[in-house]
Amino acid sequence: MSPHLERLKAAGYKLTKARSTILHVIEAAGGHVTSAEVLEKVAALNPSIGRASVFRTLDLLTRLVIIRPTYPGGSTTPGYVLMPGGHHHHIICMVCNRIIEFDDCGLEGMAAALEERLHVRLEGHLLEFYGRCDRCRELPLPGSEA
Amino acid sequence: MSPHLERLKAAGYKLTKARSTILHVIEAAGGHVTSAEVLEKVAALNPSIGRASVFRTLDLLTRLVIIRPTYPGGSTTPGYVLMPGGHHHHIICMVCNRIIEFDDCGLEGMAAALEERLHVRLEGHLLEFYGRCDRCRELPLPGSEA
DNA sequence: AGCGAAAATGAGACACTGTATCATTATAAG
DNA sequence: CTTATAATGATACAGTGTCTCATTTTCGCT
Repeated sequence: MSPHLERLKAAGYKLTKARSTILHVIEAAGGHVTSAEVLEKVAALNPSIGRASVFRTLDLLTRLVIIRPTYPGGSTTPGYVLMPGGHHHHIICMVCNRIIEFDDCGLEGMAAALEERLHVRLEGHLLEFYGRCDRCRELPLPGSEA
Repeated sequence: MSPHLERLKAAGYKLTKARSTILHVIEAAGGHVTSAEVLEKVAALNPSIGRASVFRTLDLLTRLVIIRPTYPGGSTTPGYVLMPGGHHHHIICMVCNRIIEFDDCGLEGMAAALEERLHVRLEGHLLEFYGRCDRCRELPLPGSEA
């Protein structure tokens, strides 16, 4: 069983067909999906799962910091990223919308310092850099020509 | 004139009534707004500005890394944060959805290292921590009781 | 195993956010 | 002032995400 499903159970939620299917779809996609992709692939795997459950589950996974919504491009449909261990880091190319993931380090120290200074309890973080990837770095920003 | 408007002009975009009104609304709100709030406040200031222009401008400001969409709560309407200097850092309380901003440091070094290692050009970043604020740290996550 | 309380589901109607089109207007350069 | 061109506003539209509620499923307990 996926460790994410175990976290669901540990948090007191029931393990259902819908939830395991949805989580499987996200994991099979490599951790980067849009809600539209999840809807489509879940329907392909099991047409009896309703839309409402998909959105409810995305909400639930977000609250548990198992996934987190992010915006590849402008104000369109959000994407979701898996946050293994509660954190994730990537670069979004603002020209071609490609996502480049990278491993990170130093933020655990920053998190601990913030917890102490601000008296908060932190469970995860998402770090996004915006820029232009190696293939697009010489091109103008999209919209500059518009 | 707001430095953000100057950046628009420097990037080759025209300075229009709609754009300056929308940017003014975001700045007056302290840098944290939802699209619904922008629509409402812009309509109050100048009813002749159409919805389409508001969304178009939010897209444009996002591409220029002047603002950046983020999700305070679950998968509902996105919020937008002003990114002064192209970067922003905050903590989102997952119980009460309060946003706690904090100043940051070390990431410029990480950005420079990534630019060299991955041959990318970075223009901004957003760092979000998820957790529970000082007022909510003893409470369960929302939905745990559901 | 089987029972039962309670959570979770699926169906479908609904509200709303965001998009596309296109004629009209405003910007800014010369 | 003139003119090319970007940007606008209105409207209709598409799609995402929400809500309700009867029905089903999970899972602790015996």
